[in-house]
Amino acid sequence: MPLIASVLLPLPLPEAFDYAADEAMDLHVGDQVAVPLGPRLMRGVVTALRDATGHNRPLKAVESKLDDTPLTEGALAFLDWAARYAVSPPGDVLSMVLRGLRHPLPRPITGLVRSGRPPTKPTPARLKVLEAADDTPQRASALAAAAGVSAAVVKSLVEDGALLAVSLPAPDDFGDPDPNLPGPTLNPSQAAAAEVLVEMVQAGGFQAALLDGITGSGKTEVYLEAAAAALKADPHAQILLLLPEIALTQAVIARVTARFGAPPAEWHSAVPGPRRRRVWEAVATGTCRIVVGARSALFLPYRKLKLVVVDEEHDGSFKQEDGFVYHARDLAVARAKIEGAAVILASATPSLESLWNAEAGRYRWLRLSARHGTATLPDIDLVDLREHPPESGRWLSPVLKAAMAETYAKGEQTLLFLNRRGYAPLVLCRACGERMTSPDSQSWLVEHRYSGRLVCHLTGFSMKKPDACPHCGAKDSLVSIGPGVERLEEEARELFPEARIAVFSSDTAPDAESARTLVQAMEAGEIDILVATQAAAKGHNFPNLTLVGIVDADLGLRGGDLRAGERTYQLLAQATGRAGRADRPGRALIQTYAPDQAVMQALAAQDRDAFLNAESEARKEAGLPPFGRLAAIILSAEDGIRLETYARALAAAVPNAEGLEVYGPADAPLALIRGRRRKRFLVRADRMVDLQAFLSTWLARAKPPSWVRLQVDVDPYSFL
DNA sequence: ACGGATACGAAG
DNA sequence: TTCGTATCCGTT
Repeated sequence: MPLIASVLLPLPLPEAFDYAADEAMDLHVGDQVAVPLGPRLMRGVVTALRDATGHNRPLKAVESKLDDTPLTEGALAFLDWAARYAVSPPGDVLSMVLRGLRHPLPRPITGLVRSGRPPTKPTPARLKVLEAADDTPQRASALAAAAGVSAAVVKSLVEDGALLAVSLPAPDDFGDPDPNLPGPTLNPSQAAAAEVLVEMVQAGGFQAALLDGITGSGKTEVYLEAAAAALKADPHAQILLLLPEIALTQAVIARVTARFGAPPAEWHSAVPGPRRRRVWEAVATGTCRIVVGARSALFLPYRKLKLVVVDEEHDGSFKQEDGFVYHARDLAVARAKIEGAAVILASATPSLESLWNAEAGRYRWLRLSARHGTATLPDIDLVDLREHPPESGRWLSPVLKAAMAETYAKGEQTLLFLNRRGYAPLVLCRACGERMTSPDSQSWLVEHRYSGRLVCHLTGFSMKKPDACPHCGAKDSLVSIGPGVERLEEEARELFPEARIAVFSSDTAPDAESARTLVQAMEAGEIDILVATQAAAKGHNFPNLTLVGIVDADLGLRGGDLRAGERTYQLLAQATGRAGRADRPGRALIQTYAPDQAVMQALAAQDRDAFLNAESEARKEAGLPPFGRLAAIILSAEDGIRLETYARALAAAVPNAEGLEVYGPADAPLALIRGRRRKRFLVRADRMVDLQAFLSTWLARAKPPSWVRLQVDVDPYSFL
């Protein structure tokens, strides 16, 4: 019987394409197939099959069924949901799902065995090799080492025919985790939370929980108990642990390995291609049971996903901003729902969205109170910079300087936190007032003294710092305005010339290796004062750190971003939480010009809930997330005039709708990026409104011409 | 008139 | 994404 197969292709096409298929091919929904597209063959996935009788549109035929593992119904349903959610073509999502298959398989490992044939020239070195070889294949390098000869001898024996190359089976490195290994002893607070989570996982099916515990309360141990329960409950169950950034994966992998006696699979952009291919297949077949990864791990073809953990769920890095725009935390919840899995969102400073869900009872709300060990919370004080101003051109107030001196005298460590890389955020000409800006985005160039360059932090553009003003030509007239960590280091050195001072930012620690070196130096007490950006705010435990100084607490509040307050709270709570983790009491000083702000008061009182309640009220009042929804439409084109014309046309095409407002078009805050002009619309909708449907109808009424790039960002996080 | 570079839209 | 074709431009 002739069939029609709908085949989704990993391209931004509006829908799946139809192909003729023969029943003998035995196709099923989810199968991977090769189909002709234009002049070439392409991989696709069957999304539907129907009877072709009575249908006579000429169709090309499915070329062949591929033997790669088919996608499950859950994976397909998720794909569909994600596309609809992001108002993007489903093929874009499919291309993320299939990404892992685009890599070559790892090269087969060859081993060497004795062939039985004697060597033509039996030199002593060759005989030693043959003695070391036997019937179990060994790697050439191992053989050479065992015989104490060079690799060349081994190679010559292979050419000679005395040794035979055989391919070794790929090592089975997706070892089965053992959930019955004894877990760690949990404190009462952890045990109570673990009990709820275990019960939740055992119940099976979709359920969500917010694991809300302050820094150092031991969240990892708790969610690993839930993972153990999932593994125990079903011998095929798979678990995904999502982390906001690659740098955090190593630590979690070590914890998982220790807990279950087998390493989990690692998944992120830095994992080599062939390895990713192996992981993809092992996940698809179910051989691999635990994945630790960054946001793209969400698109792996799990066979039987039973638990998803989103660690540091508040972290903005979960939002993917380019290409297919999505928030991994929100998609994780959706995927869990579709797959019938449990989901745990863990954080010391949960997002307002998640807290709102927890408060409404949609998520189980588990609070871990006790800090691990004997550590106590730091004392936090606000320093009103209006009352205690630093000297001009300096950024440390007398109060903070005194505290630093005291700490240094006691032989304890200080962390100065300033979330700004480089030496100075602005360079201007004293003679003509010209500001050094980036040619492609018009934003300020940040001076970096270590490298002697001016750098655009948004686009990466950089140039050597000129000797004369490029505008008026005045010599030596460029002055550096404002502080960055490099300049703060300079100030600290002036104050404490004897102290050992280091800077921790993505410039001084660009990779995991150098970050570890810095962390170790800090742990070993080889640093007295660490000047750091947010690169150091996460996850490290410095036992001798007793003073944290927040140099410019107001920094994140400027710019009027929706989540500015929330983010500032999260970041500063995390930074101040670094102080006094061991048996020494810690202290944090927060320098601010606005000590009356709700964020600052809440930080000082260490009263998170008070802050969140205030923030929540304000958002509710304005109908902003989580009480309403937002979407951004970003248009960009090279020609500003033509862009303006299209933006007007799009504005004129806004459909009438209840409970929904469209703002714009306005120049996007970064109006110029890489030579392209940008405009944006912002849509605010009540929760009841079908935002995606509105966007689809709207955009269909004013199709963008080819020279305009249009990007839809549902639930935007960045407002640049 | 021609060739090369480039922009655009079609692919089932 | 990749490819073929239409179109533009500078050269011959």
